[in-house]
Amino acid sequence: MRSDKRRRLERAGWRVSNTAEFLGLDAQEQRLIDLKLALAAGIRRFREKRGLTQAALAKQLGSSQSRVAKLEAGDRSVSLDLMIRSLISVGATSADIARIIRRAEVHEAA
Amino acid sequence: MRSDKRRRLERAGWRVSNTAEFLGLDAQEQRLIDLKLALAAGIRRFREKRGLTQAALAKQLGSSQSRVAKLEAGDRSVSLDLMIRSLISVGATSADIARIIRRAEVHEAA
DNA sequence: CGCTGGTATGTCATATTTGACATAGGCACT
DNA sequence: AGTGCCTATGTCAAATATGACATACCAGCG
Repeated sequence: MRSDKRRRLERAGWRVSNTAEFLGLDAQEQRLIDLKLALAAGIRRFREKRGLTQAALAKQLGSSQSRVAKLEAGDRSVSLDLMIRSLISVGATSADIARIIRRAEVHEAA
Repeated sequence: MRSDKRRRLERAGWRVSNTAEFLGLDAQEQRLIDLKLALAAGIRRFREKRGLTQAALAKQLGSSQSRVAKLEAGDRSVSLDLMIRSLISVGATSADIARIIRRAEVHEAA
């Protein structure tokens, strides 16, 4: 998956021959993944707290059970947009969301 | 909701056709929009603090100046994913991002 | 055992988001 | 007047995310 990002960058025009810069991107990608995983876990926590099934949440969202399952699994195919939308739909306040994100920072240490 | 806010939204392409519809916007959708606008403003703040141009940030992101401009305008065509990616790229920590999101809550009026 | 309700995983056509590009506006300076 | 630099906005083909669907997995309960 890393080489795929690199190819994308190279196709986009800027040379990515600078390894340090490339690894820097990789680290940022990792932080985004950590964030998504934290949000995914948060969605599940809130959903269960609300006593909702994945299908019920999906209905609220205008989505489907399978997508909610992917959401909570932190699947590569789900966007942050859908994650935040889900958190809002499941009753999380901005403060709740902020808390989840702040908590993800724990994994940021070099 | 004040008209300056509405103007901001319209400028960003959030199709707000009349006052009734504006006031009738689904509350959850409204919260997501508020979140995005807060993040957009945050990106600009961090970028400027770093002394980066839109083009420079675009290069870091593997994106283009025009997309960064849309990002900071809170344009409807930009995803939360790209926003968070940008914040990370521009040096925001998870705590910073959390702070921006928590602050977005202030605008929640009914 | 079978059955039911919940969850996981894969696929796919469609919808949305993307970087790139063109181009315009603004602003400072010569 | 012009030149250079930064930002805004619109368009479009290609990339990515989407809901829907099928299907499998996994309890718990009879």
